[in-house]
Amino acid sequence: MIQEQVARTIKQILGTNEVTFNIPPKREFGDFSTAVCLAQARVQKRPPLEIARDLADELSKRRLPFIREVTVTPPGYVNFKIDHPRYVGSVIERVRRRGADYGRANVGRGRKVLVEHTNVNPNKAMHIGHLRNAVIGDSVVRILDRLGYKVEAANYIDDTGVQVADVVVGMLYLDEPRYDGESEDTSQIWAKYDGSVPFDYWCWDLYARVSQEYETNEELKAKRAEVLHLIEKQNNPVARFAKELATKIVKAHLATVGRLNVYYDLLNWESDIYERGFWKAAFELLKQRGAIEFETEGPNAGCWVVRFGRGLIHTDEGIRSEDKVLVRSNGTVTYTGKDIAYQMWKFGVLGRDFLYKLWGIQPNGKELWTTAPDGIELDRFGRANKVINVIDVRQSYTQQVVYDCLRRVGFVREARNSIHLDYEVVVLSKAAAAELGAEVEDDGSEIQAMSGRKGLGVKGDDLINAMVNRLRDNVRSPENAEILAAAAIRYFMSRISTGKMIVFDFDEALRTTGDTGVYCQYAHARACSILRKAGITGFGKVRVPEQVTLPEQNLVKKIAELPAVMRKAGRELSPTPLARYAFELATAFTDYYERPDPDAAEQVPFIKIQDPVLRTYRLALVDAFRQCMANCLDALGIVPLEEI
RNA sequence: GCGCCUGUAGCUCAGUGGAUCAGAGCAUCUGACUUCGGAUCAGAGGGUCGGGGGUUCGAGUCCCUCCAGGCGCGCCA
Repeated sequence: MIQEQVARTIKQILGTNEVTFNIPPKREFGDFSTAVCLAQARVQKRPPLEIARDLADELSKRRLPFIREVTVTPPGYVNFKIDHPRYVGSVIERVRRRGADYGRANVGRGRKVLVEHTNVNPNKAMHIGHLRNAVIGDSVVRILDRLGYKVEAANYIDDTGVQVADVVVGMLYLDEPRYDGESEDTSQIWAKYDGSVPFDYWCWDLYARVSQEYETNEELKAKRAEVLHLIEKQNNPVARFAKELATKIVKAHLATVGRLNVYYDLLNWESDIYERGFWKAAFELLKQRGAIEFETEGPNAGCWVVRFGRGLIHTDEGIRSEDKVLVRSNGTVTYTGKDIAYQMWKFGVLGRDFLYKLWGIQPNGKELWTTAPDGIELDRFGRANKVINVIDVRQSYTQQVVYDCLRRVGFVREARNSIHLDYEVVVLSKAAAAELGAEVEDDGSEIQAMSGRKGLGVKGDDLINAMVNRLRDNVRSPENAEILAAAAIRYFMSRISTGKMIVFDFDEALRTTGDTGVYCQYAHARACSILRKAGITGFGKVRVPEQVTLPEQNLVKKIAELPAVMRKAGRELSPTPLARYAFELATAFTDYYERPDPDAAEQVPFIKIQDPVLRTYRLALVDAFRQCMANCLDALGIVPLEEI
């Protein structure tokens, strides 16, 4: 913030809009510097050194807060020396004053953002790829909330797709006793689940078995189409069975991500999108605005399509049209078509709405609502200014089609405010896949995609359980093990930027030393412990000594960065900068803890310092760190532990 | 065929066109302390930032090109 103030002033003086800072090679030059005059030389057509001298003079006259001295070094750098005692005092004071709000800002000005994430098919247990989605999505929700946006977290439930149908087929028809095709009583079917493993785990195996069986069993495959049709038709025993199954799985999913401190405001069911006639409304709009055409010839004859690209193209699999089919020749709507309608709803421009029901109260104390056929009308959901869809990168093309269709219908602003937050997938190494018992093809590739159909993947709960097991013996309570495991996994998923594929490795994921969530929690708990042992309940006036040591300077500088890092995370829609920052902050604190005064003959523990002024000051700095770290972890969806 | 993403130390990854911007962790090796919490800390070795060209006073960062790997371009969802 000290640099931001300087940047503002320089922008004013020079009339530039870009001022960046860096650290000088020698400490004598100053605490930070800028090369803005080198760039200015080109614009002003004057020697950079001359510009720098004028700028330094002007800056000295204006007496910037917390700047002790402004100097110039060739070929035109302007260096700043910080008035450390006053600066440290002000940072400590600011963090204490704002408390849990330190790091918050109001750049969003209350604008509403709908963030949709997780979106896992409700037919089997979540795997670690789904965990990555949930962690990124939930972190973005938290970051935008802290930046002053009104955020709505939605989780879309595709309860009418083939994936659910497949597991329904499995339960109804794979093993004896088989469903008679019409009975309302499905208790015998439900009795097939013996409770030996969690239901979502059981479905994981069942789904793999069904998929396998389809390859040879034509009769069963015929059941798939039949079941899918019944689910789409609604109001029949099979559809009700499917909904019950999906609901059970959704509960399992919510429990899994709940372990990682992930929560939502609304569950949006695909069945309700059909039920409420979303597509009909969107179809009318698309036709009215001429965004969609009925094809009478070519490969897409009989379909309603959106024109894309330049007609027929060559792909590896032959010639096909680049146009996107929204309504098939048999009259059914494609996934993309339905998605266009749904995207319009998110902005409140569809002219239709869901009905809503309270699902329950989540462990974080917040209400979770769901769409429901028998719900009530409410005007609080959707109607967003901006929509962020957290979906893996493989759906980039389809997402762009959806947004472009909004634009073609005339919702230009909505299309522009539609953001596909794409992230790379989590895959397994061939070795890891083999370890999980998969038949690994030797196709020259080092990686193996996870596959629900093959039952190949690492389940989310298995990863969390493995982490809990690793930590259990070194924590005070099972609850702490759970929180620490969540911290480790969220940090692991957050520190890698969204554009990078994660080739999953158990050893790397379960690491507890070095650059990990455990280290960050440890630093926080240590600070809490120090304050506890010092018997500090509150601080009065803190007097900062004339000589601020290097570790103190570094720690204070880091603490002061949180608001800027938060804004960066918001700009990039990524938890990565915050994860990085949490580790650097922890490192700066540990440095300070180990050697608060490197020049002193002996490092005296804070709580044993005799001089009450120095003791209070050092502990106040510990407290500022504690608050800053807690806020940072909280934004990452990690519950800060006061003891481990 | 077209489009998007990735390539930085043995491994996993950070890195706003600006000087210490060649960084962190893991792994390896050498050390520290009967602790304000050792899940820690100090130190060492380890680099053609995929290759080449360009723009610039200055490029890991921007542009072009090539190479390697991944993904996408369904009347699947």
